[in-house]
Amino acid sequence: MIKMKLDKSNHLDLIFAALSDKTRRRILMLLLEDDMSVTDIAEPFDTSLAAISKHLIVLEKAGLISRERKGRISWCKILPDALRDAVIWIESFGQVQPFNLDALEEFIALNLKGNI
Amino acid sequence: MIKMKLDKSNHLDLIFAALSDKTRRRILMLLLEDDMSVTDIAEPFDTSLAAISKHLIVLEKAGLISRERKGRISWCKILPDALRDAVIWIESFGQVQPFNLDALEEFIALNLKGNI
DNA sequence: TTTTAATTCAACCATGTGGTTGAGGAACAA
DNA sequence: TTGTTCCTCAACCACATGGTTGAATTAAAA
Repeated sequence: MIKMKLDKSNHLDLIFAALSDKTRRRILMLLLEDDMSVTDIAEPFDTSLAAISKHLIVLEKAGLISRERKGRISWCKILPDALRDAVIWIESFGQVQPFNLDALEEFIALNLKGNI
Repeated sequence: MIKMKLDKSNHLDLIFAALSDKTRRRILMLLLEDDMSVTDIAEPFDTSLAAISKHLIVLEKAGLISRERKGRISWCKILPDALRDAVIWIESFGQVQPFNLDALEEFIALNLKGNI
């Protein structure tokens, strides 16, 4: 179990820092589909397993995923309220756009091509 | 003028990295009130002017603020769509659950054909 | 038991980051 | 002209980050 979130501000640091890396964003997208083992997560990436393992630790410390060890396998899953604090901060910023179909469509197109 | 945003993914890197620092988040909040000079922005902080100046450069490169030099004074302001890409990413993340990704794609496909 | 597989740890490297101080360059004030 | 103010740049420092490889740990398989 990870010790965290003494301080909200520091938690925001961790969330945004975790999201600032393309590999970690891709990992989160993968985990949207299903819970996965570390090896499976690493499969589509061109980096070492150790590097992916470190990314997962960053994501866990930011409270975005949890890891549960079952036997040899460490199952990773997205936490339900992962982005909650980030969303609250961004909303408090007051610039949140209403639901934007064009942007979303573009996003999904890129995402499906693996560009995000 | 800053050269940027060749690549959306890299832009997200810059935005989230910019937001991952508490000082920079505070600066953004300050700028929500009004456009400000660098010296005025630095006033409430306990760090050097040079450090604040560097933070502003980070925010500018991330496309979150603009700086316009008028005489000696560099006026900083928040860009209107500053957090747009971040919001899109986060919103999509929240909505594109496994079950609803297909539906969303279908919706967009229909929309592209003018059926909605 | 021996081997193989899944994951992490340790040590290392190159680079980035946030901070400092001090030296300027421009623009305004006296 | 001579200061003075606003800001940036350059050099430096300590530390974090993302990557590597190789060893160690743990659990399953043979």
